[in-house]
Amino acid sequence: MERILEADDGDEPTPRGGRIRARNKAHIIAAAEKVFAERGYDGATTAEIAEIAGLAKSNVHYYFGTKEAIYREVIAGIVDLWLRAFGDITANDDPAVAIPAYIRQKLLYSRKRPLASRIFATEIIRGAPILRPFLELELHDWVADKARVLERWAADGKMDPVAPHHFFFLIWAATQTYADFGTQVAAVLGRKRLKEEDFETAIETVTQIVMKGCGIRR
Amino acid sequence: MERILEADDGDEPTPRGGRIRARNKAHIIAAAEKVFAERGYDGATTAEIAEIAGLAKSNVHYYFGTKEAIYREVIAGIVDLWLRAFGDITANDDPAVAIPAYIRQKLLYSRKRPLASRIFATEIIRGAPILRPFLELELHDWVADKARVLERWAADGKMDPVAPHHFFFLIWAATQTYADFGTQVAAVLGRKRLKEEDFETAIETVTQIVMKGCGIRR
DNA sequence: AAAAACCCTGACCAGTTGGACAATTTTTCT
DNA sequence: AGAAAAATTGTCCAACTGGTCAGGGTTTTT
Repeated sequence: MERILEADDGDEPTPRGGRIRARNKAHIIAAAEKVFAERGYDGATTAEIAEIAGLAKSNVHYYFGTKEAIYREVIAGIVDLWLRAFGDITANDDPAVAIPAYIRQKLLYSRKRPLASRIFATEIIRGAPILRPFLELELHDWVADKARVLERWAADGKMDPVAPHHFFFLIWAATQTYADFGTQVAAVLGRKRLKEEDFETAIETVTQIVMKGCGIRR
Repeated sequence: MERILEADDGDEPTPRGGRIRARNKAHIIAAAEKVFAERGYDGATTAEIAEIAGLAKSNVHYYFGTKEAIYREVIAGIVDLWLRAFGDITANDDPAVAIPAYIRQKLLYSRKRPLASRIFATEIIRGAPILRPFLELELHDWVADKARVLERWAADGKMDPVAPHHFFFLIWAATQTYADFGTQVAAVLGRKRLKEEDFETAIETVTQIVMKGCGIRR
């Protein structure tokens, strides 16, 4: 993973230490996440990132050589989160427990980290120039693995047979939409911002439809 | 609708005629759709739009004063399509017919007009600077109306009671994902591009889960 | 045919952006 | 303390971008 996404290590021959370094890099990444999410890759400027991070623009370039390097690190962080944030799903699990848990986690992630979700979305809409390897390797294999789990569950009569890949596409879409399309969801609901209860209703509705729709007895 | 989205008519005091004008504007819009979808609003350049349209950059500015004017017209076209492309849903319809038809139309739209879908998506992720009025007025009312239809169906025992807004969020998300996240879907399926059959499977899966999940007897 | 309306483009420009760099200050290490 | 390493910043710049404009060409109308 790291090998694929991390900016070429050549950038940083000796991993310099330093409290300051860690703190500033973190500020820059946090600021960049905000700016990239709001303005997109091309719309983001290093000047704005610097300003939000509370640093001079030149200082940002001291830590990250290029704008793309910042972007790559933001993306790497998002992928990292993605890979570790969601509990695993195995054939031994009971789908009546594992699937609702997965949906809930995904939706709470949309609530807690909407910026990350949006950056992920725009990256893929752009044609995934940076994320392509991740999609074709890690994610592809992850889904292939889970597909086997779903088939097992279906064979054991624990759920209906469902095209497993598309099952995940539906869950991802239905949960991420609350981050990526938060503006639209809020406007349609007649709210300024989404509330806690909106997410609760979302969790209930998505869970209900998916569970019953796949014949998983709760 | 037009009133809200169309670029201010002041741009074009006398709607000039001309075969050439119509043809060139169409070329520009088509080119712009491609460029905006691939590069986002900020990433798009009028130079690239001109090149793809086969015109000189200055000529593009002759027809559209500003880049934003081009963008607005692209967006207006998308909204227009959105409003007229999908058959209506009324309380008199049978959900067993109307819902699958709606899902199918939405998914075929993702297949036929992925660029439009992606521009719509990035516009909303950006915070919908242009589309906000549409979301808060037309779309809000449209959903409010359909919410009443779903409640009617539920009262008549034709389907389970489901939070109607979230029902639509799920369908929109699950269908648009095949356009917006086409790259991801293809990568996970191990394909280069999505095939006809992928869309067929998607239609089946989404329809199956939604219908059964909402207790609509087919 | 000639005027009027419309179409086209090269040259140009002012503003912005990512990034380089040398000089200086601050922190860390010995 | 003093040297070495790391951090910081103002200044500068080349490349690019959206947009203007004057002049010339083409089509349509009368």
